[in-house]
Amino acid sequence: MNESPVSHDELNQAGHKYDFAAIQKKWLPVWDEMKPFATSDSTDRRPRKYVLDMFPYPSGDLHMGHAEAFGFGDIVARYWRQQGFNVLHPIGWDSFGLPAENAAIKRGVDPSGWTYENIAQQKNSFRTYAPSFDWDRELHTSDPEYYRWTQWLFLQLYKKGLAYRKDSAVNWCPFDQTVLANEQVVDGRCERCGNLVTKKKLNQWYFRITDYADRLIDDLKQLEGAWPTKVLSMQRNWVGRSTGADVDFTIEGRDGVVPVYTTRPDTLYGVTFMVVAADSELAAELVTDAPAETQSAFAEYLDRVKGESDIDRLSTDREKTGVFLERYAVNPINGERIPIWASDYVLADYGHGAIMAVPAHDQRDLDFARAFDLPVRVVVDTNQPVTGAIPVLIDGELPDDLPPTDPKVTGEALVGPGRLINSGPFNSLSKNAAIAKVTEALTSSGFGRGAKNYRLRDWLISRQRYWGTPIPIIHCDKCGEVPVPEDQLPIKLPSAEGLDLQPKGTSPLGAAEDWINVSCPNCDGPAQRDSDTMDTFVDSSWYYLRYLNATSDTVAFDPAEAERWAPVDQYVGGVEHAILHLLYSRFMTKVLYDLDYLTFTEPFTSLLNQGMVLMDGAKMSKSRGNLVEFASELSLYGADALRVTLAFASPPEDDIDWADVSPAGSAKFLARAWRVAQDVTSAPDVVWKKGDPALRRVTHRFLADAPGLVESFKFNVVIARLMELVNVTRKVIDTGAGPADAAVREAAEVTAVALNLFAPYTAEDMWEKLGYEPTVAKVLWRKADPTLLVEESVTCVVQVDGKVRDRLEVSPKIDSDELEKQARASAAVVRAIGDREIVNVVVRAPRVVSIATRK
RNA sequence: GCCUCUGUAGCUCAACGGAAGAGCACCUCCGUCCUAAGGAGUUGGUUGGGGGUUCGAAUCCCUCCAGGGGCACCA
Repeated sequence: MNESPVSHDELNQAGHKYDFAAIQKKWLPVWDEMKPFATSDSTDRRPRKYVLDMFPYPSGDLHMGHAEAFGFGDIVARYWRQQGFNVLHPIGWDSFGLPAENAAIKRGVDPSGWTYENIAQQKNSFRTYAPSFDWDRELHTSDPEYYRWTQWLFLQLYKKGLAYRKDSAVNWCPFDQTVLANEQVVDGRCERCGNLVTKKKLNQWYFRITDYADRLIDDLKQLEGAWPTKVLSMQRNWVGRSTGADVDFTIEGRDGVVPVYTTRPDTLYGVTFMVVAADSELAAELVTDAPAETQSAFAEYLDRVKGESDIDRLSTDREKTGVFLERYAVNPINGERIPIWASDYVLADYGHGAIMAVPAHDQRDLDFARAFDLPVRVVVDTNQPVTGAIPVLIDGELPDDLPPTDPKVTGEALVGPGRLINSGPFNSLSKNAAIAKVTEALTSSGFGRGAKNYRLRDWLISRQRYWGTPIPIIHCDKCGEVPVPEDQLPIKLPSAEGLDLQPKGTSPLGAAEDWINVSCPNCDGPAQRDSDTMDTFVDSSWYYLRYLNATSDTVAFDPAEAERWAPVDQYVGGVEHAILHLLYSRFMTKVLYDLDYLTFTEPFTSLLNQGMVLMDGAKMSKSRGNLVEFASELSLYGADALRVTLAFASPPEDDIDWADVSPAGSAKFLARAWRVAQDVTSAPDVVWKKGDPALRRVTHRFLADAPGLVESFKFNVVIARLMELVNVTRKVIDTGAGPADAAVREAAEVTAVALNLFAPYTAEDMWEKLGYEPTVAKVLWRKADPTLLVEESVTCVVQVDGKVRDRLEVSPKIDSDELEKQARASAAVVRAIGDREIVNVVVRAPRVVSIATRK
C-alpha cells in the first residue's frame, strides 16, 4: 500500500499541532525521573499482578515482532495498574546462545562483548518505545550472578536423581557441531540453522523430564480456558501418552521374555508375527545364531537404516522394508509360534523396541504383512465399510451376504470398534471390554500387565559450545562424577581469549587448561571440570522466578516472594515457544514444587500468544527484501502510532500484515484525540452531571465495556470504541454543546486514561493539557455510572410469522403483558395478522414480540 | 490421513438465539494560492454453499466447500 507518511513537520506546521517527536522528547526524561513502574515493596497492600513478556534474545535492534509482543504485554500491565493492582512487569535478556558465538567466530571477537553491546543497543530502542518495565530487576542469563543459580538448580536436580548422564544416539547438527534436544529438531532439521540433523552416539547429560510426563499432561487441566487450546493440544501431543499393556513373549532358544507394548491387547489372537527395531540390541542379539546368509542380509539392512536421515524416515507412504531373522516367538495367550522380523518401522527407543504385529487391525502391520506375504487374521468383527474395496452392486443394491472384508485383499486394516471373533474365550466381547479382560487375564497369568507409554523423551541438555552455563560437575579418576559444592558456585566461564571457538564436536572449554584442570572436591586428587555447557532453555526455564530477587547473592529466589507474586498472572509471547520453553518451564516449576521451594505447580496462569508481523503475506526478512525496519517506522510515526497500529490491526493472536495497516491513520487518530484535550476549556473541577447527557452515555458505555474487552485481549475493539468516543466528542465540541461542556472534559479525560494503555506519550500530554500532574499511568480507571448505562427508551420489534411488522418505542422496564398489549394494538401488526388465528405469542421484553399464526 | 480452529462490508473485526453494526479505507462535498492538515456526508451485505431445529439462526445441529494451525510409522 502506498501512502505518504505524515511527517511531524507537517503535523507541526501551525505550532500548536500534535508533534509526536516533541512529546516523546518532553516526557521521557520526566518518566526517567519518576520511575513510575518500579515495583513497590512488600508493604504495599494492594492486590498483585505479575505480567511477563517472554524475554528477548539480544539481537541488536528491536524489530516489529518485539514491538507487537511487548506492546501487548504493556497494555495488560498498564491496565492492571489502572485497576488498582500492584504490578510486577520486569524485563531481562536471554543472553546466552549460539548467535553470539557464531558472530564471535566470524569476527574474531569475544561473545560476551558482542552480547552486551547488543543489549545496550536494544535497550536503547526499548527506551523510546517506553514499555512500562521495572528496569531495576533487569537480568541477563549470561551474568555469573544469574548462571550461578542455573548451576545451583542443576545441582538440585542432580541430587534428586533428575540429572544424569547416558550414552545414546543423539541428534547432531553437523553445521552447529552440537547436539540438539528432540524439541529442537523440526522436520528432521536443526531449528536454528536448518541443516539436516544426523545421529551420533555420545555420552550426554539429561534431565529426567519423563518422570513428570503424567503431570505435564494432567496439570494442563488447570490451564483450560486460560491458555490457547492450540498450545494445550500441542503440549498434550508432545508428551504423547498412550495406554495399553505390556505382553511378555518368549523366544525359542532364548531364556527370559521379550515384553512388547500394545494399545490393543484385545487383538492378541490376531498376532501373526513379531517385529523388532532393526537398530535395537535385541535384533543384534537374535541374529547372532541365524544362518550366515541371514546375518549378512541383516547387516546390510542395518547399514541402510543407519544411513537414513530423519527426513527419509518421516516421509509418508514409504514401502515397508525388513529382514526375517529366522527366529520364532511364542504368543503367551495361545502358544502360537510366530516369525520374528527386523524393520525400521519399529523404533528402538519407544516402548520396548519390539512389537506384536496384528496386521488385520493395524495399518502399518498390514502394510508390512502385504509386503512380505505374511498371514493376516481378523479377530475383531468391525462391520465397518472398507474404502479400499469396491462392493459389487446387485440390481443397484448391496447384497445382504456381503463376504467379510479381508484386509489382506483390500489393504485397509480394520481399526474401528467391534466384537471379538477367533479369540477363544474372549469371543463376542466388545473391543473395549476385551481390552480390559485380556489385560486382566495377562496380569493374573503373569504374562503381562497394563502399561502406559509416552512419546516424550528425556531432555538432553549438554551442548558442546562455549557461550552457555558451565555444567557444575567435576570428573575425578578416583571418585568419578563429583558435583561442585554449592559454596563454590558460580563456575565462571573462562575468558574466550585464546580459545578456539570453532565448532569441532568437542567443547571449546576442554582446551582451557587452567580452567578445566582442578582438584577433586572429594579427594583433592587431579580432576577435570565437565567441559559442556547447558542448553539455553535451562536458563529460561526458571527466569520468571529470578525477577523476584534479581539481585540476591544468597538465594536463586526467595520462596516468600514467590508466594507473593508467582505464578505469573499473564504471560505473553510467540507461539513458536508453544512446546519447548513452556514445557521446560512447566517441568522446572514442578521440580521446584517437589523440592518445597514453590507452592504452585504451573508457572503461567494465563498465556497470550501474539501473531506474527508479516509484510506482503510473508515473514519479514532481509533476504526476501520485505523487511520493515522498526527504527525507521519509529522515526516516521513515533512510538504511540506504532503501538496503536499494532494493537488495532487485528486481535492479538492473529497475524498482522504490515501492508494492510496504516500507521499514518493511527497518527491521525492520536492527533485527533490530542486536539480534543487541547480544545477543552472547562476547569478540572466542573460538575460532570451538568454535561451533555448523550455524550456522557457514550463515555460511560465505554468505561463499562473497555475493561472486559481488555481482559479478553480484544485490544483492537477497545481502540475502535475509543475512536468512536473521540469522534462523538469532536462533534459535540464543533456542533453541539461546545468545548466548555462538562461532558467534553469528562470524555477527554477518559480518553487520556484509556490511551495510556496504547499511546502513553499522547495520553500523558493530554493529561497535562487537561490540567493535571504526571503521570496519567497512575490514574485509576473511573467506574461507569450505572444510571447512564440504561437507555431511556428502547425499540421493540414486533414480528408476525418471523417478519418484522412494526417497531415500538418503549421503556426498557416495560413488563411483558403491557408490551404484548401494545404490540397487538399496532395497526401494522393487526393488518399483518389479518383474519388468521394466533397460535403462539412469544414476548421477550423489552426487545421483541413474536406472533405466530396458523397458515 | 487424523485432530482442531476460523469463514460477517474492500480491509480488520463486533453483535446473552431477538432490528446485521463499528473503525479504517473508498467516494462526494466544504476548506485551502496549490498540496496537505482539518471538517461534513453518502455508498457498501445471499453473514462461504446447502439442509435441519426454532415463533425467530451470523449464532445451535448435520453436510459440503475454502483457509489457518497441530499431529502423523510412537505400536
